[in-house]
Amino acid sequence: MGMRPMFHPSINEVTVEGILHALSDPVRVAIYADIVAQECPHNCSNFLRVSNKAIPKSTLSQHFRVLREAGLIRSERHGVEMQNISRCIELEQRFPGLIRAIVSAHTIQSAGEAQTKKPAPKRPSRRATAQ
Amino acid sequence: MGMRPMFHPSINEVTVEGILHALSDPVRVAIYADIVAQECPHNCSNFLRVSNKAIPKSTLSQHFRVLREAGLIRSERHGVEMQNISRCIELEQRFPGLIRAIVSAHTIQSAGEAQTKKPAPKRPSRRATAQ
DNA sequence: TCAATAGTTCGGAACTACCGAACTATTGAA
DNA sequence: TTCAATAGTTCGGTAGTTCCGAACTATTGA
Repeated sequence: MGMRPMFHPSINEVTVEGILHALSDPVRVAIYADIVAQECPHNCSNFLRVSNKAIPKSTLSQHFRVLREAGLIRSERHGVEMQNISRCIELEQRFPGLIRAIVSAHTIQSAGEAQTKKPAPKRPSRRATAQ
Repeated sequence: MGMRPMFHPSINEVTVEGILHALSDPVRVAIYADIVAQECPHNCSNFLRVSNKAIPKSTLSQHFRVLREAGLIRSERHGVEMQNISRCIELEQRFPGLIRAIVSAHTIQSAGEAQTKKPAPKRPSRRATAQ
């Protein structure tokens, strides 16, 4: 059983439902936000290193596949590792404002969570940074 | 067993994941788009009449519950029927632009589907197609 | 009190997601 | 060329979720 070729939907096959489902998982939306922010080359190993979460690599591989098949990212093998890039320019054409709004909402929520998780600071800074 | 009281999350308990999950179902996003558009009083029976889809009422009841518990709608009993209203003003405060972008994307997609008149580009199940 | 209407809950079948183990694929060194 | 290391994929079983018919609760108006 060899590896099946990767499936990338064409932009007009992409559905809102598919996008929302893909980003309705906390791990996937975190991966995707990282990819959109383009802070580093994006692949499974890198995500594990950056996020310091302990997610099994089989699960992570599935998460990347869901993002890919929803039309959110494009994956290419480069040597032994994968390079995942966002398809946000195409997506912006098809569904204007959607990706931006979701990523922005995720940032807002992460900022709020970071504040409540940490032991209450004497002086809560009003410019809370994500993560 | 009696009916349990309805749960409505407070606005700051609402999560992006919850919203995206709730709206990642084609029936639920259609219901919600109708509620936001405020074309008529919104409840299970009305949705069935308007959408002329044949969805079991138990399923429909669950869909309304998912929307409610994600913080998207507020449900109130009025006599024998339910009145469901959108919580989009609160949501706009918490996640600016999110609801608008999703509903707009849904509208764009529906328009495209109506033109091509294809049933629904449902994502094929991985298990079924692969191997 | 009762029939009609509107929606909820229950339970089991169908579906989906998660994760360890075994696998494929590529590279660079011996 | 062979082999070990690295990166990611696929398989299979189980845990969790969703769907829907049947039975239920709740409200109204006759």
